[in-house]
Amino acid sequence: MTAYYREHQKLFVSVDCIIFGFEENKLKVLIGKRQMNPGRGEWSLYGGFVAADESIDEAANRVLFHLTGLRNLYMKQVGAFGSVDRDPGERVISVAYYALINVKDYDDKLRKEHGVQWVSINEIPPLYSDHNEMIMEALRLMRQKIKTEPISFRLLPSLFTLTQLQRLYEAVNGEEVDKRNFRKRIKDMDFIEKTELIDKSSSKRGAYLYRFNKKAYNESNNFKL
Amino acid sequence: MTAYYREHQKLFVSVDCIIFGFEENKLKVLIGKRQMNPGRGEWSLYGGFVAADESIDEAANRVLFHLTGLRNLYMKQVGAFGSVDRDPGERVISVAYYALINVKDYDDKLRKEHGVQWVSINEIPPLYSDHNEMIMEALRLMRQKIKTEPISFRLLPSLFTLTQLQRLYEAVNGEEVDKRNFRKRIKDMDFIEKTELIDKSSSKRGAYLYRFNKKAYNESNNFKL
DNA sequence: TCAAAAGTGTTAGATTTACACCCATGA
DNA sequence: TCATGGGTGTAAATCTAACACTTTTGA
Repeated sequence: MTAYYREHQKLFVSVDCIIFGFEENKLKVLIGKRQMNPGRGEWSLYGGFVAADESIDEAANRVLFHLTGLRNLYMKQVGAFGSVDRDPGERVISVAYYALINVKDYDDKLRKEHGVQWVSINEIPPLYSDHNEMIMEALRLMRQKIKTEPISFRLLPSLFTLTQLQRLYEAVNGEEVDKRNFRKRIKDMDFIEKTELIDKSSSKRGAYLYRFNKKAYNESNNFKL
Repeated sequence: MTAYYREHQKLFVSVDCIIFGFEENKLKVLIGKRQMNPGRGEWSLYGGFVAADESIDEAANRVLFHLTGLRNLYMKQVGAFGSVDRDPGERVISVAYYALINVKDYDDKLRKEHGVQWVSINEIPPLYSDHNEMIMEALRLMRQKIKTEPISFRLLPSLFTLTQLQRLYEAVNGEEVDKRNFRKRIKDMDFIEKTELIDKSSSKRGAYLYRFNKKAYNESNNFKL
């Protein structure tokens, strides 16, 4: 270590994950009761410390995998949270990440083992430390992103109906949209492909199932919602 | 320290500042040659370590003040950069911030003492570590922000001409805009006030000077450019 | 047969873009 | 007097938002 570093102090660095899911036409996040001190029993995001031999992105992926058993989730950094007293135990800088998962990909048994649950973003209780702020900021960023990038499909099964997709947008943005205008915009995006399959789970008549064609997207690339 | 923390490692945490200024109709950033190892002599952003008794925002403000002698600069976090080997000397997590200053507020003597200079964002040389990435991300965020919040005035003197303001937008976004359309939009924003003062420094005829009325903005609040 | 969700076009209004000439002044 | 930057309005095109009825089918 050169003299340059020697005089400075090291700090704990952690990651906290805001995991978004779409269920019952609501946008939800995974939270659980803290099982350790400080803050045992308080509602909290799921997180972990960053080790010296891993990048913060790797740490976030490791924590996400540990919690969900899923890899290659869509994940974006929210930012670093660094008030001096944000953690009541020690000085800890935390880097928040948000991730998107299709709720059905998440093994419910594993979820319960970790003691986390899906809570609607409109019903988030007061959380440990600055975790409420983290969620609000993650939501702001995700809302922004979902307008210009095709990330919504990460929250849905690979086959979905247009009503499901619309409900997802409504849940994310917290406001209803006009069905005809919505479907018009979808039609303009050739990479949202209609299949011949029909889903009858939510209506008698049944609705066509659509799929996101990533290859077609990469070529035509004009997402806008 | 509870058992919970004991098993984890601490890391160095630093801040790096992307300081934007507007000069010669160009958007510029402050960079300098590193005066310490590792990386002595390489072009670099200005930064510093985060101490245990200050928040990362405070650290960024301290570093900004040290470099510029200015307080209450507009400042936003860009994000945390945390590859394992991003710093060739030690494991260092760095949190990048961008700040906006009016170049004329910055004492040129002080600038030279710190050995930093204004470089156009189109002419940034290869920088130390991941600093080029930091600038690109800061620029992306700043471009986004300037569309919906009145931060452009932080880059200009308190009195400015509409041509100056237009050139600033053009420099930030890297594309020219139509003069009449630009001025039409400005007229819609009542908080950009025309004064009776005239600036003759860039034309014989002279141009009216305008000012941003923060109070009027806070009341009417409908910025859009 | 009827309740419930799926599916489908048109129009008015708002917003955005393109575009060209006169003005005032100092050199 | 002329070169330079300052200042101004209109019209076409595009985009956005509002709006209502028919279809299908299982219960």
